[in-house]
Amino acid sequence: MTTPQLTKNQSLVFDVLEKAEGPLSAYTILDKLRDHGFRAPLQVYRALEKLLEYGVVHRLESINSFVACAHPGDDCHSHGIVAFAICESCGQVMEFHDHEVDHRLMAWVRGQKFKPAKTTIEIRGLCEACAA
Amino acid sequence: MTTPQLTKNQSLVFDVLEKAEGPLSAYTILDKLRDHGFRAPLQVYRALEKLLEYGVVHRLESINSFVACAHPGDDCHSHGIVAFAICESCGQVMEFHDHEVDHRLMAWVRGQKFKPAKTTIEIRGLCEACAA
DNA sequence: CAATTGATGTAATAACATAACATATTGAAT
DNA sequence: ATTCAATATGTTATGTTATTACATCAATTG
Repeated sequence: MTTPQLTKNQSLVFDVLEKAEGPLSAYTILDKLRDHGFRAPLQVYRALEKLLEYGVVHRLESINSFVACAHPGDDCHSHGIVAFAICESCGQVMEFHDHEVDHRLMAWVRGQKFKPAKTTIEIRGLCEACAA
Repeated sequence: MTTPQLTKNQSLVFDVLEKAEGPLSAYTILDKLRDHGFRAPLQVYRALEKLLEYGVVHRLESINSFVACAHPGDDCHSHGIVAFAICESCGQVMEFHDHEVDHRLMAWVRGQKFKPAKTTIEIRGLCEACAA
């Protein structure tokens, strides 16, 4: 999918995520956008919904947060499954794509006649700096 | 880890999960246990915390729910990473263990000098029956 | 210009999770 | 058996995350 022109709210939310050091919760985004006229969670959630659809933002299910995709200009949907390593201390997130992992997971679900829609791989732990 | 004798509340919560067709939210469990004296969410969350620790229950991060481990009598912690296929229509959950997937994910994080603590792999989609 | 579509604004509420504090139970050491 | 510590439990309140419902606005198009 090619990313269409972002609307005002979508741009505001995306900019906040891009400038952030790590993932942010929807309510943290809301707070950062109060000066720009945001008043309600839905303004954030609606923008996020589109940004997720366009593949420029990821949702981290295990920490209820959102992060800008690490591949600027790229369409993340074309990379297959994305795995995330999330530092529980500093919040830093690393992205990873591995075709063999994709392949094995998809081979398994195919064997089960299961139709996959969305796959989440999230590894929580400590990054190099925080583990030291 | 060997599973110790469960306490009263832990047993009640575990029994509810075992008898359930699929994953349940903490509040659904609470409702099912009101007749047994449960009044507050914390009673459920505290029992779940222990059951997760013992490896007899899994938390499904992407749907904020909990499910009894599919390997009765077994200690799930010894199987390495568990992958789940979750049917978004009927709620049915399948468990899967694959050493190659583990290995590749762990090789990657090791290369990043990242210290993994807990890994989540969840595939949402439609099971065979629901996809038909 | 009406009609449709997509975006936005606002209030209320639902759903998920934890903090703080009190009490009770259990089990080991004396 | 009694004391002590550790664990489990009960209760209230609150914090956090997400959605429903409804109204309005703006751009596009027939």
